[in-house]
Amino acid sequence: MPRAGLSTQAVVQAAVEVIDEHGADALTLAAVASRCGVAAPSLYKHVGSLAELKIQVGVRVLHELADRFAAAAMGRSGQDAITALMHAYRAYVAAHPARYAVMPVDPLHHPALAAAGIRQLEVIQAALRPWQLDAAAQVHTIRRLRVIAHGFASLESAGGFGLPDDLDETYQQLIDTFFDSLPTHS
Amino acid sequence: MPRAGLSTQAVVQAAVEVIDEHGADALTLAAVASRCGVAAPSLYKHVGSLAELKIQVGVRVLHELADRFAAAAMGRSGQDAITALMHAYRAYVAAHPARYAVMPVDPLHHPALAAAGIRQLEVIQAALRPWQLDAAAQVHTIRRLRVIAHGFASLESAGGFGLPDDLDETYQQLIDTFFDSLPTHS
DNA sequence: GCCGAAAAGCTACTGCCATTAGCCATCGCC
DNA sequence: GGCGATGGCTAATGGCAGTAGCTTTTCGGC
Repeated sequence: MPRAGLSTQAVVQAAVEVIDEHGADALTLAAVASRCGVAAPSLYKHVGSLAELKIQVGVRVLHELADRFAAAAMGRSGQDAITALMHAYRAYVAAHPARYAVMPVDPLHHPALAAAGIRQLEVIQAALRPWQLDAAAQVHTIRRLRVIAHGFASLESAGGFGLPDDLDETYQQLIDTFFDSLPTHS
Repeated sequence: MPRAGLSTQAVVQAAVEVIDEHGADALTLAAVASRCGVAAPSLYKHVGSLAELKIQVGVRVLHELADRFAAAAMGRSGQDAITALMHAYRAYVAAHPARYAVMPVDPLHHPALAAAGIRQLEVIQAALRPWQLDAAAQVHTIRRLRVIAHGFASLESAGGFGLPDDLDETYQQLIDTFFDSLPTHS
């Protein structure tokens, strides 16, 4: 009886692969166990429950997106940086549509997810710095960005747009009107 | 053994009530059967499967929202009509957050859902008529509206906004910037 | 190198769920 | 009043999450 040498992170990785290959609904302990070459109850040595595994997957996905954000913003500023963030968001969701379905939309309400959520927020706040918005305006501005990015990405990844034509153009229009809503910056 | 007198629509109604009371994840045939005062297998006389029931619930919810749309647009035109539609959308989702989680985002891709989806679309097209957009511009404009409404509503209903303050203001800003993106109409 | 404890597997089991099969009571119509 | 269609039932299957308790491996301390 050789040991499989699992770890919590290995189980999370297998879970992400299951999601990528068979969709978010196919994330079951049985499927993850099978992919790990292990019996289902053995997974409980590494994760507390299916619900906890889903949270861990959420953490992983949030961090991946935060990484893309950080990479996209690096070396850019102002309008250029925001545009890069928006495209990074859409590109991540397009590359991993099933992962987006398990990305929690309210990370700040869960302690295990908050850190990953805050990482994303900080990158956006930094990119908005040139506009010198006051606190209230900054809240509304980040919300508007989020609505646009999440709204578009969730519809696109779920096949919500009837025709797939010219989606780049639609997204660009949304980004353009977002900039129109901002005061001109220094 | 008196008869319960069920029907497909009664089962769908019970399913909606289960969703309203216990969330979208609690929609199970066992729960619906219990609410109908019937054993679970009896439901199969009225619905083909749980998956089919979910689609029927989707149809019901799409039609409810289309009704709200039609009511909101009635007697209004132009900017006034669009504003009313956007508020109707948000109000419906706020009143029935759990139903929104089961509302299909790609109704046009499923024959049973398409009719309900098209009803919504037609109301929006009518409201946009004063701007006399050409076909391509109309597609992008409706997509932008949908992104804003769905993005905001899905985040709000899922508790995605960290602080609940001033959400009216954020939504109004989104609507305002949408109008800024339109040409001035007759 | 050895030993003991912790860690990582396993099988067996429970309970919930969807779904199927097949039985029986009820209803509506003639 | 009888008969077929309809709507309900119980029993059973198979998949799933999760628990209990056992066995084997691993590894640090000696």
